[in-house]
Amino acid sequence: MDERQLRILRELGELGSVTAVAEALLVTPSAISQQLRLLQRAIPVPLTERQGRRLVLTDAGQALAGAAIEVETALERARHAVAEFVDRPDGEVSVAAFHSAGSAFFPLLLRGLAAPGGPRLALADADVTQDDFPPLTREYDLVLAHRLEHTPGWPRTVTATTLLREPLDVAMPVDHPLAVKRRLTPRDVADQPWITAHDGFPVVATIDAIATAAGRRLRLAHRINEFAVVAEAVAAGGGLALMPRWTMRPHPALVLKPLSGVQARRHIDALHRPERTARKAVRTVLAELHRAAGTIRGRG
Amino acid sequence: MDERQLRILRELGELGSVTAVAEALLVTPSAISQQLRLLQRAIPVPLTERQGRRLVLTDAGQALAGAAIEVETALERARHAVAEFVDRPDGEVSVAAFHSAGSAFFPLLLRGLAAPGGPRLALADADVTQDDFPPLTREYDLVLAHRLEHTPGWPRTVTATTLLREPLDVAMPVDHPLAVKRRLTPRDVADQPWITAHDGFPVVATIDAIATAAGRRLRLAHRINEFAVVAEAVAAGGGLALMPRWTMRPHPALVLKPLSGVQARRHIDALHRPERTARKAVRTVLAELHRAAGTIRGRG
DNA sequence: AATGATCCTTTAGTTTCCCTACATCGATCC
DNA sequence: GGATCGATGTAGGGAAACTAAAGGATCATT
Repeated sequence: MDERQLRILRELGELGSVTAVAEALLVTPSAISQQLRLLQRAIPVPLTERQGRRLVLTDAGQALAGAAIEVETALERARHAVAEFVDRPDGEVSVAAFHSAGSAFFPLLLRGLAAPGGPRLALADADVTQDDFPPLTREYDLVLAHRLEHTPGWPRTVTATTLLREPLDVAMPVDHPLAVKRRLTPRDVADQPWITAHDGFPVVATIDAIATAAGRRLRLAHRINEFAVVAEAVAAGGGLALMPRWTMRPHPALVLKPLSGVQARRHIDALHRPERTARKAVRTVLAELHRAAGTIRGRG
Repeated sequence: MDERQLRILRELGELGSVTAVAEALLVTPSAISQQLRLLQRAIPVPLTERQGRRLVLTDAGQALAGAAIEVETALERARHAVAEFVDRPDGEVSVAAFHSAGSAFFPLLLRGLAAPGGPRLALADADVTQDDFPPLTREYDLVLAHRLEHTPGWPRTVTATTLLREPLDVAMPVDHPLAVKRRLTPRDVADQPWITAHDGFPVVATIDAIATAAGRRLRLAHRINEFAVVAEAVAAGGGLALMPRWTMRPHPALVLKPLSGVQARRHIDALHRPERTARKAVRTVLAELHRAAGTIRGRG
């Protein structure tokens, strides 16, 4: 007893003849007849009987045909199950972000998508080296990653859209001698001790660029990833540091000065596997991320 | 997307690896892999993904696997649908009977099966020639038919069980000259005018037997099928008639006298197609018919 | 009563589909 | 870094379902 045989039985009940079923299912009457015989072989009581030259269902056949409707209904529901899953506007969407993006984007996402009926957010922080951002798309629907402008970009396996192109400024205590200048050159800052991230993290490459532009090696005094910690270290006189202009909450004891002559700008990208945007809920969150990026850029 | 593929997807969700599914379904992992690929071909979003060297369901795959459970449930219900139909004790059972059997058996059936939860009766009268009883089993679950003892019996296509072997007596007015005798011989009645059924109806053959035993032709004055009408005709002096001893309500103006020397006995049989007794409700009614036959015999 | 049309079934042959066997590739373990 | 485990691809064989053609039964028509 399989789905096709039940389908045939049901159609026979509704259409009333083998020939009509055959036409409806686009096969020969012979095929219908054979399938009915196979179905009957599995059932100890007659499902069909001759009525003149037509074949009709017995009471037992009608009982089984009724059950066949449930089977077809369930199959139809299964066929639409994926589409429903895909089209749900209120599905759960997981978003991972490195720390500073999280602190800037997460509040805007939470407020922008607080309305009921919208996507339910599952937020997570994930501060990893640049190479480890793409694999995160296995676990999260959307991954906020950063990379420096003019770097190779992301592997083909993930789709990336740029949310923000954010300048990196030089952070220093408000009473630092360089704080009086409006802009800084690589030469201005080459003598200073630096606080930078661990190797493999995106911002490090800019430090190298400054060294190249100034023609000398920089002194890397401290290696701190977390910008909030970096800010405290800078405020305490531990050295200069590159800090994002928009995504960090301004520290009262620090000033940010733009840097000339070096590409000091990072991209904040949303990474995801291509198929993830098949879900409406994911697309909604992605759109909200772009809106949030506009807000962040505008208030900078 | 068919039942087997959905089954495989569901098992993959529960067992967590292609190999485990293959072992559970008693096929090779290659077969599972191929079926999953076929299923995936019909769905625009990934249903599975690699996790290390295992294969697991994506969220979309889990959504579809959930729908697969409904499909399997419906199929299982379908597999039991016929059995449930067959085992229902309260199904409708149709019973057809010739007139005198109906008047004797129907009241006993209705009283014996009045309890709720038992079979629902659909009774019908059907007075047909002997040859037309078997075809009635197409339309009715049980058919009460009659035939004379020592006649060929019913065709192989129907199952027959004898309910009653009922003597046929000679009916006459209470003031008839023959009414003084305890028993009658063929010779006693051969001179009398007779009231008999139309040709083709069972009782007619006994009339022939009487004629043969007496060595002369009988005078068939009237041809009346319905025993109630026959009784009135006999009471009015229209002639003698053969009448069943038990299944007719006694007429106040008639007496019944047994006949010697001739097999004057009819069988009241329950006919049905063999498969009909697969239904519990039909078996219940058949048993009740036998019980009713005992009652009728006992009060005779 | 005969003829033709309709409907179902049977048989034989072909096509399609699914599975096994075997090889390969990638991931994990020691 | 070899060994093992798990999944997948390919080729081939066998089962299952279909088509085509013929035959039998029923019904309508003349």
